[in-house]
Amino acid sequence: MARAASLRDPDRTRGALLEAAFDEIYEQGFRAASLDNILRRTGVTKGALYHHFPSKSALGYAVVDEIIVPHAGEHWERLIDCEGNPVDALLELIQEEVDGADDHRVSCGCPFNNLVQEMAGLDEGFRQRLHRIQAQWREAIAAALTRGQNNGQVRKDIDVDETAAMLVASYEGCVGLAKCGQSKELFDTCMRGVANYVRGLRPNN
Amino acid sequence: MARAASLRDPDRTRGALLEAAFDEIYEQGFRAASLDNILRRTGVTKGALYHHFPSKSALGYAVVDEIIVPHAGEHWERLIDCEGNPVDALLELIQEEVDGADDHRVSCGCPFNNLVQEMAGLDEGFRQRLHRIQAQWREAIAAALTRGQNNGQVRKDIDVDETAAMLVASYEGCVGLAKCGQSKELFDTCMRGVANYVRGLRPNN
DNA sequence: ATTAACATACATACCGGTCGGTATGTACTG
DNA sequence: CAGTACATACCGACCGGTATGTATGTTAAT
Repeated sequence: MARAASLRDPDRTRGALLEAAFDEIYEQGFRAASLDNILRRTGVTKGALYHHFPSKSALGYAVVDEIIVPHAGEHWERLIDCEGNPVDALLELIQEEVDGADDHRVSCGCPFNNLVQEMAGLDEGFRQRLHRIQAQWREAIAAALTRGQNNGQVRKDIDVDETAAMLVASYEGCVGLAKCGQSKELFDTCMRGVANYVRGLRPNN
Repeated sequence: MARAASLRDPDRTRGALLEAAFDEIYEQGFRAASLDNILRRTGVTKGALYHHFPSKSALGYAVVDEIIVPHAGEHWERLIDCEGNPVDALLELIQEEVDGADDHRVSCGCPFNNLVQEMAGLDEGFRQRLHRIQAQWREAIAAALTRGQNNGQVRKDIDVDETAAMLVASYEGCVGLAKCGQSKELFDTCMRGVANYVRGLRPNN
């Protein structure tokens, strides 16, 4: 039961730390993220932080587990639940990403992908968590495509796993291009390319 | 004129610093790259380093200008010079990347893309240099595709800029997926997806 | 003999993490 | 109900280590 804020509210403190840590990591990367900055953002002290998390790594892992994973899950769960044409569902998802991308997003990129690029080669704890997210994305897309193939909504000559991997890669790549160009327009152009690729998954055509 | 090593060989010293800096930055990222490590790798002293480069940033910029740019240029220059079918040229380029990818590459990713992800949102000096590389890639591909359209080797209903952006994004994304999964197999699968996308650029079909 | 090319020692700042201590809430007990 | 005992939550100074960058001395080449 979530109580209102009292002088002592450990859940709230912990939650505030997670959110501030997410922001700091998003903007600075994990290794450059400063615990002092996170404390400054929250008004929490170092003692409190180390009461809730045994180390900086543990804080980072918790950010992945409790913020990034649930957020990523929202997307692929919708893709799984969707009962309509998976091509349409993918196009909708793409359109939402385009519409939802603001300057901050263009400048900072994808929180998930940022962590992958920075930490996957260096830290197994991060790598395994992030790999799981990525795999679930691919599996959700592949499953949707397979369903589409069985329903005659998707070309039967494509390899669904290959296509799913390609789609995830393209999306992350688009975010990267946009970050490099600091350009929403470039992001839109690139995402139009992805959308056309998705449209090409329809049969006959 | 490259002289043999004498006791004093500033060009050689400078070159060694650049190469070691590239390796260190490739493996650790720019901000986590340690000057002391670079000095250890080369046997050069701090005074010598700061004789050749006024700051860590300047060293990083020089790595981009003098190592990454020329290396990137090799690829797109070949794409421009190529007089055959641009689709075939792209497929060749893709195959070479697949063949040339070893464990170290899978683990560390693409040096260019790593820098983009880390620095593009934080440092204009890096961002502009990297954006220039990326733009030249896209321009080279777009030009090749336009030529292909005029020669009837490429579908006329595609937007070449959009497709070029999509291709660069997909490639960088593939490297990212592979890094996240620490899996050459995933890289190959993903790149097969890119190759099939490229094959889809051929007319009629 | 100048000056470029180094070497060495140091300055300064920030990092993650620790530690002794305090304040607050809770549960048991007489 | 009062009082004690304990656990949880939190505080903030401090530590060792490492980072970039600097100041100054020394050596080799033209």
